[in-house]
Amino acid sequence: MNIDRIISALLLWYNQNKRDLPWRQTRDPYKIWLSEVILQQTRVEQGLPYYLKFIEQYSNIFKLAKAPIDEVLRTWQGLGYYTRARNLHKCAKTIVEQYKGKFPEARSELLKLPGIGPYTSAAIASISFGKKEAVVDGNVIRVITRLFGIEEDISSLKTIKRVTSIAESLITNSNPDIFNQAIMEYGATQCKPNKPLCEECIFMDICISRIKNIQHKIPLKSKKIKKRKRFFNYLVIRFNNRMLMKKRNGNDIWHGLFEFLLLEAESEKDFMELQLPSVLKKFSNYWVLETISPSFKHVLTHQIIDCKFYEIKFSKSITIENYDWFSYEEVEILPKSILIDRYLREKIN
DNA sequence: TATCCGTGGGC
DNA sequence: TGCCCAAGGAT
Repeated sequence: MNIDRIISALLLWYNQNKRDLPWRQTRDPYKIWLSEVILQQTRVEQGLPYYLKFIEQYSNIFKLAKAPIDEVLRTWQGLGYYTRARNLHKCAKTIVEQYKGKFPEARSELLKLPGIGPYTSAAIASISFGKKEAVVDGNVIRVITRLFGIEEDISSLKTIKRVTSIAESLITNSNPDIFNQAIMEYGATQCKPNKPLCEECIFMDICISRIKNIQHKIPLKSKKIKKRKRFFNYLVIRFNNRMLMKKRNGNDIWHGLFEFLLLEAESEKDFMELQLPSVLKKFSNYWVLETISPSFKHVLTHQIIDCKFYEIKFSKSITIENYDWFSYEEVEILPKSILIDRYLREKIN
């Protein structure tokens, strides 16, 4: 296949069709890094408002590094994959403390930073520092496997290595950053996962998968995700216009976000079946169950959560280990999952 | 290496 | 409705 022709067609297309996005108007590694982390597994339409918020709130890496983690998580709230936000903050601190606020230029150095992997390191190195490093993301994998008719399973490392090798053979000596962005943009807007725009494709006559009419089967992904069912029962405990909440930790979902007192069960339970904390049994005369919410269904990548909220009003202050009382104004500011946030908003309305 | 981590949109 | 999947990284 004519490599030079692929490259020139792609660059011409990009020059005429690229979307005008804020991070395309700069080489500032801080902004490029921020946009790349936000866009990990995230569509531009979903990430863009968050990018603008972060830039406004944290105009440089020193401000981000100095910010409390709860505030960073609150700004990230709703974007998902919250490890990204915690690593974003960690990375900002590392760069301020160990690199005097300046991003390292070598891909190998970038790779050592938290939250920066093979893709993001190549993106920053090429876009911010002009390094000839080929990015391999979902878009690049899709464009290359289709164009070259690669029918192998992309779950295997071998296939990814093959795609990477092709990407490296394509990347231009001059303006590798533009090539990287061009091929990603082409994958995002033309060579889309569903309904690729083959009728207007610049590679129409050379795309192996189109010629063989197997575009819809490429890239091949063998593994399918199993979703685990979970049953959450939240006790929304109130006293004197305050609510009892705690920060989630451990290896579970929503690490770093705040929630109410959680009683997880193996199956759907009624209130009477729940294993209430001993404090509630001890002070049973000091609280009433006011309302039980309808079931909230929350779908994540590997889980489906069936959730109910039990609103309990206390006439006496209690103490439960690891939980703290928060006023409604404080609750509003705490970082929370969309599930909790949705419940609170429906309650207000 | 396989599995986990969110949320929203498309069909 | 249920399933796919989106500018990945960590473990």
